Amino acid sequence: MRLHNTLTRQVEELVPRRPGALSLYVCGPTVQGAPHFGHALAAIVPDVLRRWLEHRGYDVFLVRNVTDVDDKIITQAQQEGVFAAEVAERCGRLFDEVFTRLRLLPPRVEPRATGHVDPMIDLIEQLERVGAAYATGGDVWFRVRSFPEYGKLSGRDLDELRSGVRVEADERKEDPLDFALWKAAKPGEPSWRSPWGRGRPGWHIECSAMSAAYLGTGFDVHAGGADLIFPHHENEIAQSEAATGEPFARHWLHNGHLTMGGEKMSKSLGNVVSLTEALDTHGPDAVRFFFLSAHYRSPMELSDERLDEAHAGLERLRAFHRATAALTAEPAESSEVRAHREDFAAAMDDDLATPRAHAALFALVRAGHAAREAGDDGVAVAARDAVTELAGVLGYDITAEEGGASGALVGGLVELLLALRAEARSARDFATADRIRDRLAELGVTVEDHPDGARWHLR
RNA sequence: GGCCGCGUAGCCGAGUGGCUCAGGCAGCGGACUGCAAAUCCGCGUACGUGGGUUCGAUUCCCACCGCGGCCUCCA
Repeated sequence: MRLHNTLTRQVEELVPRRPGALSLYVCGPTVQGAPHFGHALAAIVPDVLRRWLEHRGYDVFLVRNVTDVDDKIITQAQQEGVFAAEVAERCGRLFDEVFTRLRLLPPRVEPRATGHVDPMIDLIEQLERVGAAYATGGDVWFRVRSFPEYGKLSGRDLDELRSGVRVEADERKEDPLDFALWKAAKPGEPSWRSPWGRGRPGWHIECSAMSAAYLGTGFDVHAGGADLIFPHHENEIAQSEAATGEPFARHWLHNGHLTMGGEKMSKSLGNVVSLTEALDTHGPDAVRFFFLSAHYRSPMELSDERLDEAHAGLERLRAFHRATAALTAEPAESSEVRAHREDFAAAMDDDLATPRAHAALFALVRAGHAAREAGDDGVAVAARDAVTELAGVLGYDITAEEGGASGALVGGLVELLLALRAEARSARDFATADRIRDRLAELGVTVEDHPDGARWHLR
């Protein structure tokens, strides 16, 4: 498949280090607060890549880290008067919960920074040995000018950066652009023993150390939000390549940003839509559908209207599944179904063009309905199977009904009411029939009458 | 200020130097229905502005306008 590579700014063939296997590192969240839509997008994009390649038969080794020590976590903990680890633990659980609801397949490894301090220290010592790092007191810094290729990912020029002035000069640093590899501990902060005294790792070093620990050097794809390109990923490259002398990640995958009200999403700008709330009202599939309805690299405007549209679009897929669920015919050969499957594959192979993949899904839905109405059940079943399978590749479960309350009891009660309604209808007592349907609608149960009886679904 | 990207019908969003045509949501008409819902059929002279290149540009080039992102340990 072809995938955009931030390093070259081009869509290029994804050639894994080992044929048939893909090593993928994702910059995971800093567990400092509640997960928001941005975290979800940054996790879903690599999830879709992974699902697509696994669908293609690849063995995907996905590593997604958890940053569980960092300034913001410490600040938050101090405000609450608890240990930083407690904040990280609690927020980590929130992320787990949301990621599970979003149907993210679990990573093969989910390393925590605090569990990998030793390899980080080793890496920093290696950087000292090659002259790329220097210690001042208890701090250790990366010497940016020792790495001539600095800026190659973000397309930045060192001199322009220097004139940018926005990096505040720090007396301890040789150069304002140098960044922290290790920070001396201040009183009350979590800290680890190190050759430079007690302290904690800088942010960037953890990804260099943990990706190397699980994927080695020169792994295939490194993913993250576009806002991580500079400085985070630039710094990772500098650290890793200065230490090993070998190329770091081969392919860089970055997703675009979410905006709200025309501006980049941020908690300070009064977030209208909460992620958990959206999951509650629209369901995980609709939220995923929203994310994948635009190309992953373009910025997306988030709003209730967009989520409603995504919900409606997904509902069309679900309705098709419902309409064909009872068909028992053997799937028939169909050149049309095959052509739409190929369109889907071509779209996914072309830099994860999920909007086009959606179009292929809708084409299958249309063909399937048409076949069903024409009595061509074999083709309808083939289309249904294709839609179900390919929707699954995008992470949608269109066979699952929404609204977790659809237990056996609810189902039984609805069936009972529908049986009574059927009696009323056959007695031409439409007032009663409509009352039942209207009351059910108020409760979120939609009733559809079909020649073979009534079907119902939630919401 | 530097770097990057974007402006496509009511909304979202693909795509292409000319070939009938993305797709979705919303809307309108028809079919079906007791009425609906779901579904099917049909329906929209879209490509920010001004130049240029070209036989021909929404697509390439230039300028302009508008919008966004990064340049701060933000996904």
